[in-house]
Amino acid sequence: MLDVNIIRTQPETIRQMLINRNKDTGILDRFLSADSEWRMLTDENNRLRKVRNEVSLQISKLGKGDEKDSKIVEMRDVGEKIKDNDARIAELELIRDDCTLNIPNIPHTSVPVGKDSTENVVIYEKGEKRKFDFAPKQHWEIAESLDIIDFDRGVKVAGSGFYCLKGDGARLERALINFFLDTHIRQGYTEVFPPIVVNKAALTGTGQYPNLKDDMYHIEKDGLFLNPTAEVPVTNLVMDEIFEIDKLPVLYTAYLPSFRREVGKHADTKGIIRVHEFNKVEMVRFVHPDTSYNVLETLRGDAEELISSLKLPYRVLLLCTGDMGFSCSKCYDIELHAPANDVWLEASSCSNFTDFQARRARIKFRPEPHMKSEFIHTLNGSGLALPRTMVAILENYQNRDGTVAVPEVLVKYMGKEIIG
RNA sequence: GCCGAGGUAAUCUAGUCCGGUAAGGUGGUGGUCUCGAAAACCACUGGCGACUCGCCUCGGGAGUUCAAAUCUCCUCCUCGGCGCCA
Repeated sequence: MLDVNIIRTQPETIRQMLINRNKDTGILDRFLSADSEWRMLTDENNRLRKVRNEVSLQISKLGKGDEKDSKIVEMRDVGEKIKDNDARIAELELIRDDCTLNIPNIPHTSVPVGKDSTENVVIYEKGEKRKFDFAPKQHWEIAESLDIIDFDRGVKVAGSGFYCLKGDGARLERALINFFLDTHIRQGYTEVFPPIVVNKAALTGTGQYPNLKDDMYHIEKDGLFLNPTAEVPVTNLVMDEIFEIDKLPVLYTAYLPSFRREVGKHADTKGIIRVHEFNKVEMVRFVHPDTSYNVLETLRGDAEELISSLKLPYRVLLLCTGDMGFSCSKCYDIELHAPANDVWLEASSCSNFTDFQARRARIKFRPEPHMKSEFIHTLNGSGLALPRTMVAILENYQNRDGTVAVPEVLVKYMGKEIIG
């Protein structure tokens, strides 16, 4: 959520921002028109209430008589007018709230303007793409022949888009989660394990609600949603809280399953690249506003360290305005190379949300003791999404004989060097 | 699921029966005093706005009323007891 004062005083900045993000600008005009009428009626009601407060006090001090009766009659009309205005104000507030909740964050000046993912900028590539002296297999072929992923039985218990890890597959998943968490703890994060279901307030706080509501599993009876990304429960742990300056920065990491309905998406991706349920380790940072763009680089480095340790080839993209998430002001995607099809797979997204989420979730800090509190800056990044890391490992570490080498850093977690 | 107790400002609490400007304690800041500190005393210490002024604020919403923290109805949350239960 943006500061409404910015929308009021710099509407053209917001209009250009919406155009850069490839979004309809109608929302801005609806806001401006509802807001100016709201301000006018609110002011009128303030003046009417002042009259009513004063006269009501007089009434309370008057004895029975005509003067009292006539003032009561007079105030009855004032009360009616206030009530009518309030009804209209409530309507306008719905419009205003709908607009402010749906206007995205303002991209940082360093973010390239572009219409969609084709205009993202590759910052750099690291690591050598694997070269094969045999025909590399697809990850699902490897997984099935090694019997480490059971696609059919996953479908049996939950339906299309779900799968079951088995044997060394399940163990590799657990090894990766532990390796990721251990690395982040060393990097200074505190591990948390929050609830896997989240409520509407939490989803609103980080910006998934309302604009992504159809992408989430909804437990209607209890008003809860299955976690779409650990960003939601972890960031909202501190909803409505004020940090003292000496407690900053706060760094959390969490392993948590994530759920996506993926409606309208083609189920043409074989294997585990796009699934309804996947594990992910997430990093979340709460920082002083002056530092957030520098911290974004650090956060991205924290994710890259995992990939470098696994010795996987990857590249870093700076997302353009048209492809960036709703709440971000700046976002890097990190993509792993999957050699079987020579494609890049997004395994991490690292974003600065500035005060956009903090304003929605009311997360503040006090710059100096006893001073007025200000909104904090929030950042998060995946470190990393499990299925795509698994794909990259299976495809990059495969051998001619169908076995898969275990990346060196995972050997102590796996207790073996070869899956075969 | 049933029963009970609660939700008031940064925090703790009073006020609710019986409607009339949200009282007080703690913590905090500033001041007086002091060589300095403590204590004591004084002032300030929720949000918003078009900012000498005003409006809003007692979990949320609706209603009654000239007027609602207070009365009525609905609802959310927390804690406890019972029940069920991995």
